Amino acid sequence: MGEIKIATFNVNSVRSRIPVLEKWIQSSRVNVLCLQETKTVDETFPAGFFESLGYNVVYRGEKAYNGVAIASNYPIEDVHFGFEDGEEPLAETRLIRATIKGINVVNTYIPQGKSIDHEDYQYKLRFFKRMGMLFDRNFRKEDHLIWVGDMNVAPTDIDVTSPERKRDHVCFHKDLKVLFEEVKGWGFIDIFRKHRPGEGEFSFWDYRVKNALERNIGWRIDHILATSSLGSLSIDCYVDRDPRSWEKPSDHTPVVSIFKE
DNA sequence: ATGGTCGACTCTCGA
Repeated sequence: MGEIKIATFNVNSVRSRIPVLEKWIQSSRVNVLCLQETKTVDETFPAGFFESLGYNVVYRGEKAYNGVAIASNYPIEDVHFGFEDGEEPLAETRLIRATIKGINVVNTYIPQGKSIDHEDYQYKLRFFKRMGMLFDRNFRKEDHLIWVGDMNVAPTDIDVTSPERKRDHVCFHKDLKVLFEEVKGWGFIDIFRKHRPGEGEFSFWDYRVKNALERNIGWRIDHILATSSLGSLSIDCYVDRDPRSWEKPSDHTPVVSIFKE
């Protein structure tokens, strides 16, 4: 029985993460790897590195900030960048989608928002609303569709450490969480929670928090969501903490999902 | 547990 492994990983600079990526891609044998915060323009994106490991790769980035990519050892078809909705900014370095083995893969790096009174937070809320419209325009609820990425939202109290202290945080504010649930309500299942309902499961540990990983002070803000037809084929979904114990880790770690083919 | 680090690129910003 064939399986397909799809992962999301905020690498915090793809070029500085090449040693971690090499080790992780070879040990995980991931089939579809969605990256965020590649932090490089396309001219200096290390496409040859992925190709040398037998992966195709599509990407769109900018200098120092943002940037998304999809790598796969299967053909990558029908690639789109940004919202294509005529609204500025088009967010081409935060949103990339493609079709791989008949699965529609949407990879997003959603704005963090800075603070709830900052204009970037309004952009973040607008980003989620535009995601809902993108799904309406391009997909049907019956499609095999997977939406992954760093979404900069921790959906519930068990997705953060000390939720009471985070009520006004841009990744945990009520308005944002309600909106996220609304967009998910288009037809998505949280694949991670389907398989791991318990607390203490995080994908991001702040570099600034001393021994955050050891003390498990983190956030679950990297998500794997799928439509029910694809979601019913999921076998497992988990956070792989290994890359956080390696040299030069990202502040995020891969979230991995496995589906029956 | 966003004072306390890391990455890219300047000498500061974003997360």
